[in-house]
Amino acid sequence: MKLLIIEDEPGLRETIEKYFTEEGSICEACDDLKSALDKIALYEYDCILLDIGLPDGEGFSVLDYLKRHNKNECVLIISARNSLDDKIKGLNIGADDYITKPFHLAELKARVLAIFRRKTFGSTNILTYKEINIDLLGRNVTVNDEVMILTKKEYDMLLYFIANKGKVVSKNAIAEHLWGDETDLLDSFDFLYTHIKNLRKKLTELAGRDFFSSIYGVGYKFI
Amino acid sequence: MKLLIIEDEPGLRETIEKYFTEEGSICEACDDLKSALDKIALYEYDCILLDIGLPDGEGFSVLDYLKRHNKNECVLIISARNSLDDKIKGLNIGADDYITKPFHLAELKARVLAIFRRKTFGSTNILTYKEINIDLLGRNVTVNDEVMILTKKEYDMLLYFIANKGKVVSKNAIAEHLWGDETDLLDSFDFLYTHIKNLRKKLTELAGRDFFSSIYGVGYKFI
DNA sequence: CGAAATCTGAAGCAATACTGAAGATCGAGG
DNA sequence: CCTCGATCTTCAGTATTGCTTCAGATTTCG
Repeated sequence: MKLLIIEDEPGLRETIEKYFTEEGSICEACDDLKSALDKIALYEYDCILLDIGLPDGEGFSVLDYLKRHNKNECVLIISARNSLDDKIKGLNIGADDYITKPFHLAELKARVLAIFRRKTFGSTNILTYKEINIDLLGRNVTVNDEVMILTKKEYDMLLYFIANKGKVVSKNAIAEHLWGDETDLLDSFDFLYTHIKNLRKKLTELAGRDFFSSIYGVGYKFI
Repeated sequence: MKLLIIEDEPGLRETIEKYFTEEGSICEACDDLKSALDKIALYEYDCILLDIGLPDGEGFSVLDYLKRHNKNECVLIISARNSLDDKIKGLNIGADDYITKPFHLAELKARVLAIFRRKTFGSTNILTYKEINIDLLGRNVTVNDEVMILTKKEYDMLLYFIANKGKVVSKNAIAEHLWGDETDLLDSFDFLYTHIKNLRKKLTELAGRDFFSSIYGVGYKFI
């Protein structure tokens, strides 16, 4: 899961970042509106954690921007204000959920997972694709009812492929989703090849068929 | 077990808190409605002990809040009034049990345990999982009919794992459940490793197999 | 056929998990 | 109030696992 944290208070920002990184997500963070909009224009995120009160403007403009550009990223608003107005405004403009400071990290995580799930896979916690079954809450994956043990990268990769099933996904898109924005200057996809190979092997062993079709010069299609 | 005690009478509040803390539970307490609602919004509890008569409002609003937010925490109402009306109202709104002042701490404990059990494991006092047998009232644990002596932390941990059997639970989730809310900024899971190790060893010695499967980078699964 | 892209297995390195023992803390009993 | 034992936590050393890199094999496409 790839997150963007927009929060100007350094302590809170780092706490959130550290927590989600430990939980296995890719985090990027920024502390003002301008750099937030820059990032959103360039990259895709699974969920954006948005503080409303920012030094250079109202966080609502992020929602505006997403709407105008037809991006449908999940947005969770973080706000110090407990005002009903802000809440209604945020949800009307397109935020998916709302949490008020101070909050508990576990609750934040639960909310992020919930809205991401809702937007990506529908309202269920059980995700099924052909012979693959994923319990998103329990993080359990079975193929033909046999348990498949996956590493963090493999699990994230599988979710990404299932979310984009049938579509051709470029290697750049995969790399950016799984490793964040430090992959810009990359000159080799060796690490990606290795992870694909490992996931492919585990899936093939249990399903008896290859879920991946490689598109030469572009990327992969999950079928 | 993690409890929230909402009681404005300081003497009673501290007595209850002290008693349950000594019994090995994690307790948090507050003395008015406002701070109670704050806490409930932020944290998760196994059981909430709720006094109805509070300085800044009726305790029933706590039940309302839980209902509106789809939280299914156990609630035990403590009340000085012996009125049937209050009792009916409380249970209708979603409380799990009711106790009238004055009461014996042992009875309070029994009721708390009972409703927690009912909600978590069903109606029985004997909890069985594979070769493990737990008498929740007597706090006795046997494995293959042999008694297993556990410390408080180990016992709580075992219950938590059995409540989440088969699911992957993250280290953060375990830490939060067993140590409360000061674990956010934690930079090491050493203490968790140690407790897992000890519980694992005791279980393995009696059962002859390992109940824990470690998920590298994530947490554990109890099987 | 040849060049570029992809795949594969093995190796080094970094991160994470496990272990035993020592130090700190807590609670029961004198 | 003090002592002692049990429990909890910390720590340092070791083991394990996963991530990345790399070199060579294989495939694809012009």
